[in-house]
Amino acid sequence: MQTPNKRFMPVVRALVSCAQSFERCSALHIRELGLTPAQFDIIATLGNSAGMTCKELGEKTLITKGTMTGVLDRLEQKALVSRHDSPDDGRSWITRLTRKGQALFEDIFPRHLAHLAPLFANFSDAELGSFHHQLTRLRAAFEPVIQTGTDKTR
Amino acid sequence: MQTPNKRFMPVVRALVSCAQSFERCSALHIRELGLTPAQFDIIATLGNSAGMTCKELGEKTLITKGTMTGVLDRLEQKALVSRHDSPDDGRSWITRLTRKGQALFEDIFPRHLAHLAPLFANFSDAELGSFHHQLTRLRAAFEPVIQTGTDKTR
DNA sequence: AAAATATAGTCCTAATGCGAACTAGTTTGA
DNA sequence: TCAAACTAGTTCGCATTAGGACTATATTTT
Repeated sequence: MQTPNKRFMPVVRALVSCAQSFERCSALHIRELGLTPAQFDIIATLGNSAGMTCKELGEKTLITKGTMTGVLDRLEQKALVSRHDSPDDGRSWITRLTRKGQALFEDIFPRHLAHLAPLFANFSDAELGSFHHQLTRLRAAFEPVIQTGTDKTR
Repeated sequence: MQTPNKRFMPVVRALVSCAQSFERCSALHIRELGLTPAQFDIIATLGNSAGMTCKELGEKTLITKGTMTGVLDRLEQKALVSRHDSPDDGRSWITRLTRKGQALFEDIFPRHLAHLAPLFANFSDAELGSFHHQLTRLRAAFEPVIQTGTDKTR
């Protein structure tokens, strides 16, 4: 097979490396706060909401449904979330923050934002805007490939 | 605590989502080729090299050393890599592709590039360049935070 | 309405992933 | 030179992670 054009490789490396560095920055702080990244993701998503199904949570957090069960189980053990029957659909649950979970959210979420904000201090709003545009555009290019994968399962 | 400035959040979401979509695109194809993403990462890194220590591999692939042992173990089981004593350092090994591993690399790597290349077809070289610049700049902003974390362990 | 199909969640397996503790070999500094 | 401080890799514990099989419930088709 001919060697294909490799011009995109630096961007790929930079993208993966940048995202991973961010995750590490974020995760380090979150673990100090006593949660795992996945658990924080759920708490942050449920905060300020009236509750969501497992599926909705999966769409917002990018956590796969197979993983979701375990994450929610552990959050339920910690009494941070609770599962309730869905009035509409006998197959699904509505997961909500408990009072304790809500309190944790209100405590932790702003602190985590405050931890991250300084990292973007050197980027102007315009730069962030153009950056956002490029990221969104590239992501859109990936979408068809992902959707093709037999089962979106999410 | 006051609500901190949230202007960076859309970019964060886009970054994480874009990177994750890429990983999925890439992983889907790699698994079809019979490897896990981490295993492919190692094979691709060792390809065209004379071998590396565990530490070097960790730096290039962003795989943590704790994880590295297991990944290399499984690659060794598949006879794709082999470990050799380091002449310089009694603590470390040099990991190399076996002949079988080298053959796999030469077969798979170009095919994977060919799979990814079309996704970037709509981006000009100039756009990729500016994109790369922004990603690198943002990553640099994360670096100090990560280094502070007790042990780089990588 | 019965059958076929699709969906929500759960459970399973194999492989990461991270941090921390541990072993063994290296380098430093008094 | 010899103890203190470092470093490379391994191992362990816990929590994801993807993907696929499975159950129960919904929706669609006929």
